Amino acid sequence: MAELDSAQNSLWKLFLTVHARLVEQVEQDFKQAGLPPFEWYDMLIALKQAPDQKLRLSDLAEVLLVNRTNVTRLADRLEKTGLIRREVCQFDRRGAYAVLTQAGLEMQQKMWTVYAESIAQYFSRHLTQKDEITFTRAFSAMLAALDEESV
Amino acid sequence: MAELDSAQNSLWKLFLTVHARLVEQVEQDFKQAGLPPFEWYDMLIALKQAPDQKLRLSDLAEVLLVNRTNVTRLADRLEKTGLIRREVCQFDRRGAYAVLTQAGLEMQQKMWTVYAESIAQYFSRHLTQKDEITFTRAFSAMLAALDEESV
DNA sequence: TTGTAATTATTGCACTTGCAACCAGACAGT
DNA sequence: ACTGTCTGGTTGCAAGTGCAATAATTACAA
Repeated sequence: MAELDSAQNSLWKLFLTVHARLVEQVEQDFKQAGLPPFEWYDMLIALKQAPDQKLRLSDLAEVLLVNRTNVTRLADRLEKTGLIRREVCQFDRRGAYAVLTQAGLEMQQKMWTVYAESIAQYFSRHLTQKDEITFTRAFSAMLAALDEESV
Repeated sequence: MAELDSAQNSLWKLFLTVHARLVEQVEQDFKQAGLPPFEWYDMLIALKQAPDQKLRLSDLAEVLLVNRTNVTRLADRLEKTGLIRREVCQFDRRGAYAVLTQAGLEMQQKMWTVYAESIAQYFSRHLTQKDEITFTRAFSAMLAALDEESV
């Protein structure tokens, strides 16, 4: 039974606040540039980095931290605008791939120019190299603990 | 025009991932304990800490980082279950207060026992005191920069 | 004072989300 | 092959979200 002092509680609140404000700001930057919302980028970049630029929907769900239902819907939206297309899976005929299209690749690049600038300006600019090490270590420890627990 | 190297990009992704996983976990803990969702706690604690346990809806929106529309709806839900009640504002007859009820106070306390344990276990446990100082400084700088910009 | 602008809260609408139910295909044991 | 179970993806439904429009009140300036 861990204890929680008031400084730790404040830091947790600060963490939530910073996340909310940063994400809000990034979303506004996308919108202002006439670009699609946040989550679209995640799917595009995940596909871009995958072999053959394609991934099973269930794998996408895991990577994007979104449940299957919403991956289906997100894929619907990107497919409707031509940024990805679906492809049946040979090895498992239940399954579907999402495949990055040329238009999808171009959209990813366009979004990245906006996104990179936002991340740098709102987030990275305020971190020294030492900070980055501290953050990485602490965040990794949190994730590792969550993963162990669920085993 | 700030530059963004790949380590910084990874850290940003890590930041988003950690936030998503932690919030997901906290929400599950609430649900498993048969308690209302996350956002309800924020409103309850905000009211508890306010003078006379009441706040204008617009002030709540600012504190909770939620737009006015959704504060109205969130207040609807808490009012329907008796955790808050609305009160007309004397000084500005357009306005409404949200007032914490006795049931609301008790709910806040019940949720806190679960919440405090979750924060400690998933978040604070992985931070040394030095980490806490680093986090606080960096996060505060990010917020300050956002606030300055909008002036 | 009077008219215009700004502010507070709410509502209608379109869209997104999560849960549970569902279907088709895979898989394992008999 | 036959049966029951599991898995991948989709869909219906109920609920939550953001945007734009609205009504009521206040603030202010000519």
